[in-house]
Amino acid sequence: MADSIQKKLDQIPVESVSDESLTLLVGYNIKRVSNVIQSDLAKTLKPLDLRMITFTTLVLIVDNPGIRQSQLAASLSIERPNFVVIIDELVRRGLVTRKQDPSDRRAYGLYISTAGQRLHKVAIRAVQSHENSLLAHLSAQQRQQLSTTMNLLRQTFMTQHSPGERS
Amino acid sequence: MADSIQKKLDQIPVESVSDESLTLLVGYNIKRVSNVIQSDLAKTLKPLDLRMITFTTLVLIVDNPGIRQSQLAASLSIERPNFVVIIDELVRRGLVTRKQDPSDRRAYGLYISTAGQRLHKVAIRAVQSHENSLLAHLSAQQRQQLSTTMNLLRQTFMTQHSPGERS
DNA sequence: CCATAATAGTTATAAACTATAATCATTTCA
DNA sequence: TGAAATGATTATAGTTTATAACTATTATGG
Repeated sequence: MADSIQKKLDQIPVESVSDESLTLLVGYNIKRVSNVIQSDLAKTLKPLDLRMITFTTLVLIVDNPGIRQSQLAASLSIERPNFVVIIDELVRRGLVTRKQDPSDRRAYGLYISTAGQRLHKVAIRAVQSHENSLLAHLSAQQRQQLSTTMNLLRQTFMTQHSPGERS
Repeated sequence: MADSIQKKLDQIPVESVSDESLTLLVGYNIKRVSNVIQSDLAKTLKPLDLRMITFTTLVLIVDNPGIRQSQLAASLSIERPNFVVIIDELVRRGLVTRKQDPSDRRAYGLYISTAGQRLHKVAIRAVQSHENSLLAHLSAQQRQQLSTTMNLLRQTFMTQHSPGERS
């Protein structure tokens, strides 16, 4: 019986790749799953001319009107310099406005525009329906577990290596 | 009582950013968690002069001696052209050897060297101990669930959007 | 009060990662 | 045998991420 299994394995010369060693690593699995999701999500957002970063930026501006660029950049774990061009784009497209803070003339508060609100609404719906189809193969319990575990991990990590989660 | 809570909230003007909307999105959570893990893993591998991609390449070559570049690239979801320089590096460092396949002179089989085996051993240990400390805050059951769910998602995705999981 | 440090936003730039087209040699197959 | 397909490569461009340095403004401690 173990023989027949070995026989089968031998019949597959190098055709199928054994990646069990990597499958055992949670970090690797999460990365692969994350990549697939991001790629899929990107396709969902593309018709709206949004990327992950512009989408999440819109969401946080809607939920935090008047927020400053640096706060937003920190929340999204993106370097401030790289975030400038993101905001530039959203402002240029009339989705977001920069208003100078009267109490601190260095800073700008970010606000959503009417067009931005419309796009936000559509995008949220698209992403949510995307998530549903993505997790269609999971039971309600599994989804709950996944969500809980991810949030727990994030909480744990955030308190440890707060800034600069990339590199 | 609700008053005192509101009072506290009011004392934090724009200091704390509300990102509940994003926290509700599993895709976003996974991405954030994945980013933290990759960044942390990178730090673990850096002393060995390995990156995630060179580490995973080493592992798969050890587990699949004689594997071809194109198979390996497909397994790791990296474009073949981008993979050439990875293998170049590993060969240059004496960790991996390319042997021409006698049955197909276009192809090379990839093999680990003695130095490669040594590094592989050390790296596997480092990554595993990294994973343990990473998941220290999860119960055994939670770890099991996490692993199971990730594998399930990966299985599901792979059969759907097999190639080109990025973009 | 003023010099110094710190902060918000920005510019410039480089490194790393990812994607695509095209080429060469070789193999497969009608 | 000729055309199509495959393995590896080169060249190249786009995207993302990181870092240093600058301007303007605000905060702080002597």
